[in-house]
Amino acid sequence: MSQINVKVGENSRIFPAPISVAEALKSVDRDLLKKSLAAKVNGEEVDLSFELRPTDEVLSIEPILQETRDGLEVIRHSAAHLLAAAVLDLFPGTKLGVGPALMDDPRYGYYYDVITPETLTEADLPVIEKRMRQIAGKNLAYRREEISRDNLVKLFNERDEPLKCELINEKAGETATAYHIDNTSFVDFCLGPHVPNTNKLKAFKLLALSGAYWKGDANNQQMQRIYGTAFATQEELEAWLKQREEAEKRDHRRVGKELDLFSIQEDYGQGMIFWHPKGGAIRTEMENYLRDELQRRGYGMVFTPHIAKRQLWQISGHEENYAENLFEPTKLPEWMKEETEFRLKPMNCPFHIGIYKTHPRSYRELPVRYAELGTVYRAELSGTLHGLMRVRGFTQDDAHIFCTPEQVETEVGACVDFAYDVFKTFGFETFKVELSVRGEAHNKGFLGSHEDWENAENALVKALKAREIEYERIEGEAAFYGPKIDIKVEDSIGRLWQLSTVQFDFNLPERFELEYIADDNKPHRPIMVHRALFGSVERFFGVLIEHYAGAFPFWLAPVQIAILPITDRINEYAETVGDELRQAGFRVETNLKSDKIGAKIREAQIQKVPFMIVLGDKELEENKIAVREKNKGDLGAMNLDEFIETARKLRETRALTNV
RNA sequence: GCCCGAGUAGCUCAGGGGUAGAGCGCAUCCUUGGUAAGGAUGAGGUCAUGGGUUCAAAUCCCAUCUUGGGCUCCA
Repeated sequence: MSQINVKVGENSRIFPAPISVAEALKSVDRDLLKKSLAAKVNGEEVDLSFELRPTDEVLSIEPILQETRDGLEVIRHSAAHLLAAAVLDLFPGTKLGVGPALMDDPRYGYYYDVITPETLTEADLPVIEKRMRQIAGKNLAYRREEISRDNLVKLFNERDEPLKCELINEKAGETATAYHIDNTSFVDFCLGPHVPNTNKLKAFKLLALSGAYWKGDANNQQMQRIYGTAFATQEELEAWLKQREEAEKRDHRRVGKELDLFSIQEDYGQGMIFWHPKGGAIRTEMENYLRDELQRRGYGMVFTPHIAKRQLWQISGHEENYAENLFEPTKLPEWMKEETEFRLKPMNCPFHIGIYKTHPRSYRELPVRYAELGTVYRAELSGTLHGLMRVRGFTQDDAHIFCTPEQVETEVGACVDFAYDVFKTFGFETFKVELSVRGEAHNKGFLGSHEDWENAENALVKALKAREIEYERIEGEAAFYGPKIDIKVEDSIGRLWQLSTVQFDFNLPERFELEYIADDNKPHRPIMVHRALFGSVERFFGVLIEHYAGAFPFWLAPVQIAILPITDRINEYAETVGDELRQAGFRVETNLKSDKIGAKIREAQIQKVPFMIVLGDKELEENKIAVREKNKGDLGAMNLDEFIETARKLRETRALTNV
């Protein structure tokens, strides 16, 4: 029994006990050990220093290589420890919170939450980072220690680390594990695994400083969070930083300003969007497209007010369940002596229900589909506001479908098809679908009968399966009033945006006592489905700006054609050509400045105008136009009619490129 | 809301206890130039707002407003 039977890949070896994972790997393949950061023994993650115990079974060892996702996680987690060690070193008396690796956040790779004696500022980040490099350069070992819970609590008590003690008491079993970085004063309560030595951390960077509540709860004390990232190699880090720069360049706030699309004005109110003519042109196209599609798909367009009696929001349950996002009630002026209170609408649903209820419904008229570009107002915390992405007033491309249980599956399917069609039109190709359901353990607090939930979930699943759409099922993530499908899209630089949602609602039909008369001549409760495709028109606009980096396809471009006369002898001809194009329904700008043609072209390029029409004496003489496409350059001279034909086709097909 | 930044010309930003700066944009004039920047001249700012320190504040301090990054993907 003092032997250990080990399997690494296809290689089996027998070693005399004791032996560490590292030694076992090394004897199989020396290079393999070099590339390994940790390992999995029979599936369990361990450090390379882990001592294998004699046992009858064969221990299968799978190294965690640095180029894998697991490897990256180890690197980042270890970098977080290194960060904490540096902070402790620089700022004695610092209290530590938690410091995990972040694997799914494109912005950051890890963080550590700390409370330092003096609050940190961004100027401290380079200092901390420098100290991290110094420590890493000393080739210090990450050392794991198994220790009883009580002793570990004692240890952290002595170090005056109350938050750590709290965590240990919450999470640890009888025995806990602690990690040290040798020759530093840093110890952490941590499961590991970690890199064997700081020399494995070659590419890391600190990125940002922010506030964070202990355990994410605003009732708890606020700590300072230091964000960083780390990669296996310097090249990867640099590539990532470059990609980050790219993303910054296409930030919708920056592009929105450069192209004069929209503004947010501090003097008028935070979180409210002003659409300038150029943004307005894009929005008009988006809406026209949507309205066409809604009409084709059997929706009725409705328009409803922005405020309603407060009582309505009591019936709907918004005051009860959505209170934190509601604006306070408002009233008529004092002198009118009318006490009725009103509220700005946070959602459109009650209004659509109002229309549904204006007369008795027969099963023969179902499904009823109401669509509205409904502007809603929500009280978002000022700190969460962000450009077009998070605002206080926005327009939903909202719709509500009232139908019978038999119709649900078809209706849900049609919504999903609709969403996919819309996204493809705007040039999105990759989607991620999430099905949020009640979940086994969460029967409490959810409205509606068990049967309703089953049926609803089945309808959602069937609709997805019929379309062979892969989806992720998320237990317990449903809204309290019903299950839902969320659709996320991936933009041109690989970021995911949650846009569409299709949600069942068991709550409102109940609260508003919705009915239809079925073929049994009895009243039944209709099923209600909420559905939004863009989600918010403002937000979708923001996503589009970033997706296209401001270079909108022809049908959406705020200025589709720039007319650039070479000399002012041609101005009149330029105006004529411009007018004809406007008559043909295109958005045209004529540049009559006394700039040279190169400068005019440059300006149009910067404004990302799809087509330029260059006009000189030659064109005037021959009654032609010289066309230049934004990406392809000079296309040569052609007749205006010819060009209009091409442009019409691009517009009508909503082509994504100007081929 | 809370933590840390930031707020100077239309935009991007430099400066910094003692006449307010640049580039781009804009205007005027010269130039009429053939596919990514022609030249000259000029206009534009209570340095976010309010208070304080000081002989003196855009600069330092405090408050307010606005804005940016964030606010448990678990030890």
